[in-house]
Amino acid sequence: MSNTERRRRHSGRTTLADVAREAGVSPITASRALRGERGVAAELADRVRQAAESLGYVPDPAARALASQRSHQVAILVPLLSNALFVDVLEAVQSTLWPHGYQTLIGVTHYRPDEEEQLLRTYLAHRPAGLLLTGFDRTEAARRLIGHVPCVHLMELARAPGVYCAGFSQQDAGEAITRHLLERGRRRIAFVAAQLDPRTMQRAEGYRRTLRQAGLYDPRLERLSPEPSSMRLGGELFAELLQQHPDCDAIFFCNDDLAQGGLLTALRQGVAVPGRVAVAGFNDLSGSDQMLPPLTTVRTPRRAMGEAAARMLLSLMRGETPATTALDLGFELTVREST
Amino acid sequence: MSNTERRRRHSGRTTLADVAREAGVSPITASRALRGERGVAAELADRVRQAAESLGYVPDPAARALASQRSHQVAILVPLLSNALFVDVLEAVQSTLWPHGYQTLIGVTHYRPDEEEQLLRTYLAHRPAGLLLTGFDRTEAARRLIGHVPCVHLMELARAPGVYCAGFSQQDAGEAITRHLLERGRRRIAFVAAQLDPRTMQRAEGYRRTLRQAGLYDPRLERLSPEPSSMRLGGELFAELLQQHPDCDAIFFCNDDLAQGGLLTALRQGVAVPGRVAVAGFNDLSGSDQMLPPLTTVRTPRRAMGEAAARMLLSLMRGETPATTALDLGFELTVREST
DNA sequence: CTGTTAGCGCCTTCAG
DNA sequence: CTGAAGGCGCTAACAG
Repeated sequence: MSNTERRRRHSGRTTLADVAREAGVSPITASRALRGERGVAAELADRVRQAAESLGYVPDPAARALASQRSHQVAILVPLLSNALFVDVLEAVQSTLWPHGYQTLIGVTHYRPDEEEQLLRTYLAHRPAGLLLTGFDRTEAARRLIGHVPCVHLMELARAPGVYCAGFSQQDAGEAITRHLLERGRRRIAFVAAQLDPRTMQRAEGYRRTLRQAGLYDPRLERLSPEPSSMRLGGELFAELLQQHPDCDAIFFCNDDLAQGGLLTALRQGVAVPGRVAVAGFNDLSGSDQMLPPLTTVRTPRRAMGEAAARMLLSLMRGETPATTALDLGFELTVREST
Repeated sequence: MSNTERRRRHSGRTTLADVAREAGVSPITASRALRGERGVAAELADRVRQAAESLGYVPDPAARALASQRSHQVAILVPLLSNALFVDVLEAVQSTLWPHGYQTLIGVTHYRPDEEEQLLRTYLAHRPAGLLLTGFDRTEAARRLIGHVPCVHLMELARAPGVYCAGFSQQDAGEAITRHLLERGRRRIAFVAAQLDPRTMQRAEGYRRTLRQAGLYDPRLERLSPEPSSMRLGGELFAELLQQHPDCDAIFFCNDDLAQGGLLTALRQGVAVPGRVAVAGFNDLSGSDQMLPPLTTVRTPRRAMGEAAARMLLSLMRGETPATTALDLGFELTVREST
């Protein structure tokens, strides 16, 4: 038994070398052909592709990542999967990236910068081709970790140069809905929020700014709970608020699930909506159009953000410089009967 | 410039060799120490761990996967992320696997066997250490692809030997809720379903079996829609059913979102629940306890399934043989006021 | 445009 | 219990 024989560890998998042999070219030519690198004679490329096909060749991502120092994985970090918002963004991202041969590594941060940093550390070890992150608030360490990996931020708009993002102005959206309530003649407008993540607080800023301008801002009409958002919580805060402030005539909930809970509690307690109190939500989640009454809300461009961010990332990963660094996808006030 | 100099492609990353040098041992000893392989002197192992720590060493998963033919990734395929059910399962899986150093590759099949097969093909190229799949219905090709990769199936119970699964009997659950409606004195019990995936159809079987036994089965009281499940659809099917079968006195919806839509339509149309018609759902999703009236449903062991499946997979990946191949996590009838 | 050579970082195999 | 040698499969660098 020769020494080389003894040491073979071949895994049985079809390798590029097999394809190259079959096609009668060198491995590197096969590699170039299969990656679509230009500079391979069309005829050879065809032969290689056919050989690969007939042998059922599947490139080894690990070998590829090791040799080239880059993988075809894109890491995407979202706060939660229990908010339909992020699920829609994810779906759009995946269906945009998949046809280009990129897989996604989904990480859930639970709105915690330390978890995000940990995930980033782990995922960056895989040398992802790109990163998709939610928002801008993160640890300094996380920011350093990102380094020069192509990266697009979701859900917000930033002004910083060289920072790519696809989102919309949370503050403007908060302002739009507050303004709508004012236009409906409401004067004692409350704001109810949970989770209190940065985007929620930006909506709060839009709310405050608008009411201050109108001379109607009253901090006692804010209910900010750090708990996770839920229908139950929305119902509780609704009841509490109306009890403590019977003159409250409108409530802007920072998310539709809270608002839905509020509407159901209104039904349960016989509070007329919008007669006694108008109710507005945010995100236009599933079911909001089914409520009694149907919920006025802000339709956020979830799929558009996911797709735009993915496209931006694709061009960054190709080494191009996208025309815009901050893509504003806008939002749409969706007025229904609850206001 | 020497030949070796010229050819260096070093990535700048801290490697095992750096750690070994720092600790004054050979790379392989460092490797063994860091992987916790037994047979390394405690003192050396300590020195290695310290060196790794101080250098901020992070193992390269690609190199590791290439050399060892296995990664630390677990691929998990679920039908959808827009059903909270799967999100909860996922969360439980991730938090169980993470402490053991496994990352998850999440794939979404959209209930399509062909998409599942494609995802499997792609993810298996990454040599995942294990697989978590939803249910048992898949293409023959997919089954072959799985080969001998450690694999646990979620959501159902199988009888086949060597097939590992963590779930509960969908059919029994369908039976339990139907029986409950019978016990409440209902006789014209309808079944409303969407999506029509295998698990839904198993619940349908439980419903049919129970009603046949009671001599009350009437196929005209079944509404099976292939559309995706949603509150809107639930509302539509509710209205349609009551119009065509005014004598219908109970409805079993195959998922809570449909049932919630049904309840809201009942409110809108002034149909008394449970007076005129009792309504039951499935899965105990968020908000079902907030409905008017609160929804009777089946609480399914989502987190328990995720955790149990992950634990089972961990032992399979360690090369052990789990005591049970089919883990029945049960379910719980949650009776509220809608019945 | 194609091929040769060698190395990415780690781990398996064999030897001591 | 530790180490030396070399390969996993692919692609970068360089040469023709």
